Amino acid sequence: MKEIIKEDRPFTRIEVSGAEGLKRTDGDKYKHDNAERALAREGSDGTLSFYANGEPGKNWEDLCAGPHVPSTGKLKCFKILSLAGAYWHGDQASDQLTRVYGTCFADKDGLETYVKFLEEAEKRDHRRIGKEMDLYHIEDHSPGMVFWHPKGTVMVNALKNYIRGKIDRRGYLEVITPEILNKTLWIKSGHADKYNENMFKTMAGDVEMAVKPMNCPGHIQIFNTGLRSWRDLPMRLAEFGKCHRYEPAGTMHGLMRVRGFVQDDAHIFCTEEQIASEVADFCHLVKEIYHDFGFDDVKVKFSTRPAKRVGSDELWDKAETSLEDATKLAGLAYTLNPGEGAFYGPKLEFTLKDSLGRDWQCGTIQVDFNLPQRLGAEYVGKDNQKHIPVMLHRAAVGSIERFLGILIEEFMGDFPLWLAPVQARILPISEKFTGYANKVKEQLVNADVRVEVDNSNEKLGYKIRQCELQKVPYILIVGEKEATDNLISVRKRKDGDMGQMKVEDFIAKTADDRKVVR
RNA sequence: GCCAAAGUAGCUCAGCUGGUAGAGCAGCUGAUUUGUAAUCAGCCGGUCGUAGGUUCGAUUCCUAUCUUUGGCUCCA
Repeated sequence: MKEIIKEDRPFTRIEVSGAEGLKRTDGDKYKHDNAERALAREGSDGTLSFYANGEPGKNWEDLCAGPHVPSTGKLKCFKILSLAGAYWHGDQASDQLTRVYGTCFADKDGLETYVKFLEEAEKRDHRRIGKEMDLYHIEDHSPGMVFWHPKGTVMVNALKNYIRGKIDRRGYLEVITPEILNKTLWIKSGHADKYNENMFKTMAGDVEMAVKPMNCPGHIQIFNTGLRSWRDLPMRLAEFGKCHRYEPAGTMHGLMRVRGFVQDDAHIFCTEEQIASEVADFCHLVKEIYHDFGFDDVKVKFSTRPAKRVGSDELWDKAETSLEDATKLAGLAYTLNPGEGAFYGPKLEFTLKDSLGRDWQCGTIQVDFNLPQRLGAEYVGKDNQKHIPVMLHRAAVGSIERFLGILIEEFMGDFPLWLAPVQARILPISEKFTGYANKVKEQLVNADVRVEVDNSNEKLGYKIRQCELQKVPYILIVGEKEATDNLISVRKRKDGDMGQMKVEDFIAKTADDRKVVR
């Protein structure tokens, strides 16, 4: 490549008729295929273009729509990034070729900036930070499933409690349902038919069971335990439900794509008239939650009926129409995603953009006229007749695992105080002050501050360095002066020394930032 | 699932063409008793992913398998 760049060869465009172009690509099945695709494409004028890398007929030429830079000399700043297999035109049934990934910039600065960006992304990698901060691990005994360590568990619980705070005041009722259910239920729901290869199976004696991939059938079972009236609707059953899905090997990625995960799930049983307002309310909830974490760039996709589905076309028409009406009520702009809906209903998908500009699909709401019917959900209406409720499946952050992965990368481990696994660490100047340090700790623990004491036989500078590397938000230093006057010296991460204060003052000062439910 | 690469101490990595392994950090012990981003010394630590095979001998070569990484496909 360097030689060709040095020669500064011009790129020359050659335009030929379709027939001649096809002839030129003879002998190369991929080029020939591409030429045929180009001719078949909408807007094709029946000609094909080729570019010669230098002199036509002498140097390398290739089928390409263009445009190109004028000559090879313009391409000085390039870098080969990686090597990977890729399917021909993204089709799994087709051949697989080796693709070389590279990038090219107009100047050296541009390339350097980009390479720095890649390094920055690597520093944020939640798998790396998760290990450094001792949050979780994944091991060979259970690929794609997370072992949450004590510090990670603190974060999981903080996130759950935050979400509880959000949904409690919106009338959701939290439930807990079994993780393993008899296969007969999955046959009735349609999962055994449409979703079979993605479910973990297990036996209870000689009875076939399946580990739940979704929480919906379980919630319908709760709904079905009583005779429901129209007055009970909308009934919003929420669950931090642990689901398992047998994802193909090779698709797993840290916390972002796993086989076992907890959804912030809920199912809203309602009447057709209530769909629009319930969907609209959920849309507000999603935006509010994302906003709390600083994600304000949210995109919405509207996914319609897939090929593999249950239910009649009439029900799908009704479901898609009512979801569309709901987006109007919510004033929601969306892009259409045809054929990508769930097998039981159309859905809205909420995608947020992180600080590196990457998109993450988290929230979803789905309108379902099918499962309640299949699993026999009913309520008595104002007309004293039995009706089948509509079910709205919804999750705001989606999977707790994935959302925490996103947050780890977004904050680079530097979490808001309420989410931080350790909120403060007490550093005694020397072993002489461990007694006082423990006394301070007790006071803080009683005030629900997550705090530890560093009793190691190290100098203060070393201990502070450890705190900074582990992103501990507050450092509380205690020595001679503090022990005598019953004080602590507070150092805030990033901000530095905040001076001495009473423990009670520290508790009061941080109370607001420590509040989980907001 | 597909293509490619990788798997060595808790972590990050080294180990030439086959002769059973090293470093830094972490951990432990001792000295030091420390005032806002690394005090010094010593010690411990590995079935070289797993299972077969070739060989007098395998971390090294071969086969299978599991897992991970980068992509592809998929993600109800």
